[in-house]
Amino acid sequence: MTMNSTDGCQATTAGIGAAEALFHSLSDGTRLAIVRRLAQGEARVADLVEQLGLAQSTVSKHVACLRDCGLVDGRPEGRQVFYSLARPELLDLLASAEVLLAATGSAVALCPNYGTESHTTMEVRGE
Amino acid sequence: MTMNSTDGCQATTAGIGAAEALFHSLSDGTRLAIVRRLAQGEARVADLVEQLGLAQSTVSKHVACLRDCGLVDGRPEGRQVFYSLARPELLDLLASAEVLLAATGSAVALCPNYGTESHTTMEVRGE
DNA sequence: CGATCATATCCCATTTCGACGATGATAGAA
DNA sequence: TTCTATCATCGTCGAAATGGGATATGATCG
Repeated sequence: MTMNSTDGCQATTAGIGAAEALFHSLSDGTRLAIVRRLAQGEARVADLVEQLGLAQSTVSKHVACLRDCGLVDGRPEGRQVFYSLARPELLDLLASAEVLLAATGSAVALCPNYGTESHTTMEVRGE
Repeated sequence: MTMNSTDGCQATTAGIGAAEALFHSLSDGTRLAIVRRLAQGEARVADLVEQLGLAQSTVSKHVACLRDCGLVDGRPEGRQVFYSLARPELLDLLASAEVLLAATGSAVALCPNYGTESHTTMEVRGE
């Protein structure tokens, strides 16, 4: 499934390449919101669509990204799919990020050159 | 300094926004390589230029990004600046990433939709 | 002082990202 | 079977990221 060939799924030596891909997966507000939502329990695409207020195709693609990256897991049931975090270690990673953010006093806002974002809020109800 | 106005330095509630920015900072192979190099000790821009094989402007800009994000620290000495990691917690974050990558068996390669990279290697000597 | 080294910044070309609507595929309901 | 709900995929568009050359800024040397 997936792996259309048009994409360069070149799993590097698990060195920088993989870490880069991992961080990249979490560098998007939408995907991060999805991960945080899934940290609270299973959710379907429809649920995420409602909670994130984005188009279904958008959410589906982000979820697919996370799934292909092995970060989330899909449990098909009928015509719907329940997604959840695939690895609890992901929560540890997020926790480490929080610690770092706390240490920097959340100075890690936005880089002038790279890292300019424009996501407004992307609130996950119940956080 | 910097802050050209073209960038939206809107530090959110330290919630998703900050984490998003943090992960974004590390989602680039070049910046990640810089961070890993600095994890081994101080380095000047010229050193990074030589080791990464990129243009000086490119490296300088990435370093500036990391510095503005509070991830690295610059120690000016004469006409050169010695950079180093500003927060040891960053190493913990990287370690957590490694753990997660090990857990996923480095399945976290590249997303078909988002996260398509083309960085070749970006090796940091001595890893 | 002018020349030079080490960085930082400006500007531009290319690539990539992320959002959406439309469409396709599949499983259940009428 | 036909309709409907749920999710995946396709194609496209505008915005952003990124790399590099040229240039500005600062400090040091002669």
